Amino acid sequence: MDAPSRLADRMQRGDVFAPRCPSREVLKHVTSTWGVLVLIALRGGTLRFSELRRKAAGVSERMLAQTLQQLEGDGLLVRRSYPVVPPHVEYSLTEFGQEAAQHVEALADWIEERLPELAKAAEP
Amino acid sequence: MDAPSRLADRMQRGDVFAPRCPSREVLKHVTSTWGVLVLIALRGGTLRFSELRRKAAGVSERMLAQTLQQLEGDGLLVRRSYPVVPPHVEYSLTEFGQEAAQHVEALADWIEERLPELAKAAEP
DNA sequence: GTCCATACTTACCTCTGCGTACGTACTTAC
DNA sequence: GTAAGTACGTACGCAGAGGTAAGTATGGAC
Repeated sequence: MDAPSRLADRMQRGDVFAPRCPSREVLKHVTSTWGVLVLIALRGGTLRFSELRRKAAGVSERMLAQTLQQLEGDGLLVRRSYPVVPPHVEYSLTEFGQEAAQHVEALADWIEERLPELAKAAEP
Repeated sequence: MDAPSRLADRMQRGDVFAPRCPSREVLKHVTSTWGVLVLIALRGGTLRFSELRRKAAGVSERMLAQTLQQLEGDGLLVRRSYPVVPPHVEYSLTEFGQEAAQHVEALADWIEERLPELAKAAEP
């Protein structure tokens, strides 16, 4: 539970409790406001940029592009661009992305379901 | 074409895709950098402030206090303070907190396990 | 010709996440 | 007397999150 004593151990498995562990970076991307929504939205299948933008209501183009690049950099989604006249780009989850999205959606679902009870318990 | 009675149904469950939904607030707290670590740390049982601080390496006192207050406000953990000479405060998860922490830990665990594969797939 | 849609990028500006440093009130240890 | 541990609160400041507006290239609708 404490700081890993061996360098080799750290390379084998991540440790979110360790400040320098790259797993914190991935976790940051996956649990970011827009990262969560993008992952869940893409669980339904491939989507285009503008479709994602409409689905994750409230996201700006800037943040959506940045979020997509981060998740692509983490190997969680793939970008397919077709060189056609009106730009056409498709985003879909990799196998890793599917697994991550599953966990993220489970959490989001739980919050959505429990929200009324939480709100009631939190402010009496 | 208005159905005010149906609106109440919408209030029953959260929707993270809706910008104004309070579930986004809870999600923000739960998935924040320190929120994640606190929830996971407290799955092992009750902990004191300084114990949490040591466990979640890298957190500042300021951020830990703020994170704890947010999670308490969401009804995910309870704070018990004993009026003794050196301050003694205990934090533990509520039932809701246990459930939330379970999902969060599942996600963190997944990232920790897949990290080497992700890193390999992400930088060719 | 003008407007719109697509998938971005860049410049600019605001807001807040977060660390640092210090203060508090008290006790124990040196 | 000084330091340290406990559980915070507060003031300061930087860096990054994140919104808005504009630009790019191109074809179709009007």
